Amino acid sequence: MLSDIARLRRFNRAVTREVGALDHSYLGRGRPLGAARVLQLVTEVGTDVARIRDWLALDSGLMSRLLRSLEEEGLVITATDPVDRRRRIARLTPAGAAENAAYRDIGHAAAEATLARAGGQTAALLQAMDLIATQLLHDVTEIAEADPDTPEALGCLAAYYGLLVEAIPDLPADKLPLPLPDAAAYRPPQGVFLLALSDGMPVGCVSLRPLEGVEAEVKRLWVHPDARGQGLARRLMAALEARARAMGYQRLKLDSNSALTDAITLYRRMGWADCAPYTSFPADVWMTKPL
Amino acid sequence: MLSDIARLRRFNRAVTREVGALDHSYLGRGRPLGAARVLQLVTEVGTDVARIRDWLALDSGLMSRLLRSLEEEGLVITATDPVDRRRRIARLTPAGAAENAAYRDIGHAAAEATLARAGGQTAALLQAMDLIATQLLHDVTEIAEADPDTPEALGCLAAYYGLLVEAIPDLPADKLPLPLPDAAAYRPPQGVFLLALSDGMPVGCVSLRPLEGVEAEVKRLWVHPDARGQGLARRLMAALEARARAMGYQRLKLDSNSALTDAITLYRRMGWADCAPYTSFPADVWMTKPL
DNA sequence: AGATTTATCTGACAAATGTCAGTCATTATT
DNA sequence: AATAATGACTGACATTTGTCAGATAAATCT
Repeated sequence: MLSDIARLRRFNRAVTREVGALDHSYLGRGRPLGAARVLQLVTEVGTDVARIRDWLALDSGLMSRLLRSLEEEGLVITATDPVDRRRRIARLTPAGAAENAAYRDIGHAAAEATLARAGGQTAALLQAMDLIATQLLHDVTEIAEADPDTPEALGCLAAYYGLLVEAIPDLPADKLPLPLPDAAAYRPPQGVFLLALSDGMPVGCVSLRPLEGVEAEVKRLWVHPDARGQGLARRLMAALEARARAMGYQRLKLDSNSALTDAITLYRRMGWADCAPYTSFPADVWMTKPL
Repeated sequence: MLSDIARLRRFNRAVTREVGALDHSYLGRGRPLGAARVLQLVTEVGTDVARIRDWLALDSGLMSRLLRSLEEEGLVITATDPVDRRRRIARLTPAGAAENAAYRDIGHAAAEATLARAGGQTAALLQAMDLIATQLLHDVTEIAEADPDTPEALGCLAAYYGLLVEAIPDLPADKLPLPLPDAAAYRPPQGVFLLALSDGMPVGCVSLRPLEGVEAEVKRLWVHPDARGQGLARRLMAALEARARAMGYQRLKLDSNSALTDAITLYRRMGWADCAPYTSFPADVWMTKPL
């Protein structure tokens, strides 16, 4: 009944109100909002100052002053980045970690209140929130290496298997092992497992394992349905190819199933060509690409 | 893979960033954000100052100053409310309307950019946004009278019919007339059509038409799926009963179908009792309530 | 009728935020 | 090796925002 834009703007009004209320609740700890926001982005292992400034879109002068005030409070320690000594890294002190936990509690309480309000619709609400967050954050989605046995990686693989089962009839269950029996093959130095992380949530994966000599195989490319249409599969493939090249491989191979049309179209577009079969059912498409 | 709370907080971070960017874009018109926000809530027909203050959760002093600065710019005119002369009403001048349109354009452009980013997922994104907005705004959902021939009312009826068709097999199409052939019966003074509005979006309806003498009939109670579980149906029914009472009716009746279990449970809880059949298929439940 | 409450306005501050130009050390480029 | 670019810091401001304590007028309650 409303236009698309009217619907989106109604959403904006609703979340502006919500975010405003949350911001206000952060003020109860005797610290201005700017400082509170910065503090919440500092971690115990240390966070790049430029990264924080970037995320919050702060002026470098203001950022500097906020950090100093946090330092004076004894909540953070800054040190120069050993890699690039122009940069600084902020790290939480124990007191800072405690303060940070207090903010986390405030946020958690607010989040719980929102979920409680949703009543029976919690699952639908969270699903909607995931979709929106994934869309809005797509420009900061990162690709990172991960171990194939981490919960994040396993979660991606489980979702990937779910898609396969849907797309390919009669898929035997032994083709879907979890965790991977050959996990070691996907770890450096011969292999790698890449995750796409959208503010910490895994929204895609792809992996590489060695074949013989200078050949390696691409396996298990998956992109979360919420993240489709953002070119994420291409980014994952490009990142994987770059790693493969750096590892010294000279040729990549992959097998797939003709039901997975989107994936195969992508491979073609990225310079993959059909090649001789080298695996069996459910594979019915085999491709290769020189590096 | 993430906990419910982690998912909600990720959503919060995503929209905080988005809202921040939008806010910042409003700054380009040489006016602080507070003033811009207030201006956008002033309408040409006039808006209650208290309402604006309430929505933005502003201090009364600050609100006063922002309004005065907008007045000095010649964008708004304030006048005392003739109904309650303590209150003030702010109204846009032509210049204010133009300025407001400029803000609307900025917002529209931002909205269009977001939608464009969603690519093929626009429909899913908007649906998710509607659900979230309806949940977050549920405490400000209003019940208002409307004409049964307005697009909003027709939209609700169409959605209601959709539910009926789903719930009741073999429902003949002539039971679902749109617009209502007897629309006049749902207009004051004998009848009424109530809409539930969540920041302008219709999320529920119910209507009343006269029967004989001091009896009236409740028809077409509908609540948007996104708004379920918030007690909205009860609010609509209570509001309708109050109107009926004010109109002088002494007894209400309604017919329903046993497939609509939630509705029937609600009627029972609100003091309705079964009564003799007075209509035919698809009705198979008849109830009445004295006022 | 008098007391109380409500909505708005005003003045006076304190604090937070936004913005600039300029310094310095370090890294990248030519 | 010289030059340019980068990231952080500092000082100096102007604005904006948040907060209080009255003041005023109108409405509501007793």
